[in-house]
Amino acid sequence: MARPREFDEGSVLRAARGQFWSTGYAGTSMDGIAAATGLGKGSLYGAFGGKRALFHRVFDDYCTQVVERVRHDLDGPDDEAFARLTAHVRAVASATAADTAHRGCLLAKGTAELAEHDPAIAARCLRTFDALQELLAADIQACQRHNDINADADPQQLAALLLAVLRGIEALGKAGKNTETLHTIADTALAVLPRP
Amino acid sequence: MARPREFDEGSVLRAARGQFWSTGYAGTSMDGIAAATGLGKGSLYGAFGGKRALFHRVFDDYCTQVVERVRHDLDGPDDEAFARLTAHVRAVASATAADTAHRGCLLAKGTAELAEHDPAIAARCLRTFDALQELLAADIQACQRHNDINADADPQQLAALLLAVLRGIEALGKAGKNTETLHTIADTALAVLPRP
DNA sequence: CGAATTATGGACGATTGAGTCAAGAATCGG
DNA sequence: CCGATTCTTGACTCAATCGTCCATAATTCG
Repeated sequence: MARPREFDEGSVLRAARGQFWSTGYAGTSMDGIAAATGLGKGSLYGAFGGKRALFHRVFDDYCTQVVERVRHDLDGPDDEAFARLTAHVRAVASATAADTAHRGCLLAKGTAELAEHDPAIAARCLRTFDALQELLAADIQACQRHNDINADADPQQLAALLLAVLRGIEALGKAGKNTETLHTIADTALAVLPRP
Repeated sequence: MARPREFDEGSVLRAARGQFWSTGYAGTSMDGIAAATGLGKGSLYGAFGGKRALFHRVFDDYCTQVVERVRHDLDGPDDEAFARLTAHVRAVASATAADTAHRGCLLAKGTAELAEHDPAIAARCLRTFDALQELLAADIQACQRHNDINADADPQQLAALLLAVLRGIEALGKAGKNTETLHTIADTALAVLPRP
């Protein structure tokens, strides 16, 4: 009944994400996104509503993907829960160290730039961090069931600590801390977990 | 021999810091800073060179102050080293929790926004984190001399871990994590340190 | 095929922002 | 008091930005 879209929404969102990710919200222009995607501005505004709405969409998708990725990393049977935790923490350190451009994490950048002034962004990142902490806590509980972590420890407390360490690794990586330090932090964090 | 300045450089730098801190580098305008300080743009440019140079100055001063503050927090005799470490970690959590506006830390915001594209900023924040880690390591060594922390542990590794936890607390606080969680992270991090 | 509906592309307007400049003001040595 | 020197003010330039609008194109239903 109407003219169909010529562009792929996913590609446009990816391009927009790339720009926001690299230059931040205020540092990115809609003209730039239009140029990068080849779309006219009319299409961009018609499809996404505006700069703020487009960023919200990009940010929301990114948060969803991060949580799903971690859920996948940490999902599995109890007897491998500790191995999964170890692998995940090390993977974050590796990924951060591999980001030689020091682009960092969009979640961290978006939070830093906008959480103070945009309640929707603030709520979204808080929800994301809560979800991540919950995933870590669930894995830690699995570790405790399999007697890989001291059963007396509070899984929520350990999960919060690990989440902080992971976000700290991200922050230090963005600042340019070397690969070795990042891996050391990951391994030290795992080493100080209370074992039975 | 020449007309003296009418403005106080410190006040202008404080005002500029407030704006950059709240709205980021790209989100802050020189006109805004001029309006906030009452200076004409000519004076601003004459005294500080330009937006980039002004930010560098503000950022550099901020980093210096952060390091000096931590140095003061952690300086003292060996027999109180562990108490100082405890107090410092808890103070960071308290300060982060008290920042109800979730403005966060300028060091973190500046790094997130600019480290990727500005080598001078990248170098400055790396140097700052290295200095902080060094201060933590020195205190941890003092703890070890006084037998408050296991002498077998590597102080550099523990310092890097603590630095990551502190930066993580800052990141989570900016996202709006509640006061209790932030304090829990601080206390848990202190609790997992290897005691003799 | 024609009509209704939605997409496209790019020109346009209004605003804002970085940085410059020139004319005037304040200070002090001579 | 004068001249050299530096500071101040604010108007000005020029480019960039957000968002809108409109003529045109594509598609489907009756």
